[in-house]
Amino acid sequence: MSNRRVRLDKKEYERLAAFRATLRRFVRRTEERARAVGITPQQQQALLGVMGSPGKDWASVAELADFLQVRHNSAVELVDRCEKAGLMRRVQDESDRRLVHVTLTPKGKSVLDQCAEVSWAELHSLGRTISFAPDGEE
Amino acid sequence: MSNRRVRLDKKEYERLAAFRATLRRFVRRTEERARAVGITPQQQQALLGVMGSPGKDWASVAELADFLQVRHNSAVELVDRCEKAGLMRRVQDESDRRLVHVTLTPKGKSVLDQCAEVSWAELHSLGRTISFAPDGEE
DNA sequence: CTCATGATATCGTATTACGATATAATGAAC
DNA sequence: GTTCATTATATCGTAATACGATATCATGAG
Repeated sequence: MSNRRVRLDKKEYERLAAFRATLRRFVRRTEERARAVGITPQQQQALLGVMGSPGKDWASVAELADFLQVRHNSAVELVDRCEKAGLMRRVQDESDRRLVHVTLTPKGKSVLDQCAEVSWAELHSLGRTISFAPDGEE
Repeated sequence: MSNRRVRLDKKEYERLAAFRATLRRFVRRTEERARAVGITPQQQQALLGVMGSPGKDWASVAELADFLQVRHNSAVELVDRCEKAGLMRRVQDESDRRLVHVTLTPKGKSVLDQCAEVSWAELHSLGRTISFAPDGEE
């Protein structure tokens, strides 16, 4: 479990590339599903960010930004577009009026459900297809 | 192993969101590393696509497009930018002059090495942190 | 009350992936 | 060996979007 940095050899690069390709193809499939139901991939992930907020049915703009790994203002703009598309609603927090509760509209929830409608087989195989174990790992 | 589609419940959404967040954070870390060595994330992945080409030290534009999951023309443009940055070179295939061998310059290889210089610990933990196993999976 | 901090919002800009289209080489068919 | 569909790469204008800089407004500490 040393922390020393290593230089990858050709074969390790090939494994790393294969790993990243698998990752990218998985993401691509979900993006295509999003477009198939009429929303952008970013909107789909924003919906997931709200629905996936632990123990709540809403998320703040800052939470969404963290989830999406984008700047606050980018999250604001994405929520704007989602609202305009009828997928989300903004509700002011009552105790802290700086805070915004971003929630899903029925349409937003419905669209997310359609996006997330994945076969059990695909969910099951995810853990196996998306993995990276260097040679010789115990 | 049925193929029927399912509707995710709240808790499953939370797990899916956590999974995607982990994925995104991992990608983000590598992107930051790319920027730290002076190239764009796309250029870094293009370099990896060439170096990771199985059994070869080059890749065609079409192979890169497939690896990156972008259109052919987008790959062309990315190779343009990589060439302009001195990271790659184009070499015509001798037997099929339509084909282009995209190869790394010494600088390109050096920069890729710097990007890929990851600790063994991080490589080891990848398989564990990036995984998604639904509840009750055997 | 003042002021630093935090949360969200606005706006102009730059990057980039894309569709449509073009150029050029290959190979098959006749 | 000429024609033509196919394949590989390239060009160009456009649209989407993430960003930095900046602004607005609420909160809480002192």
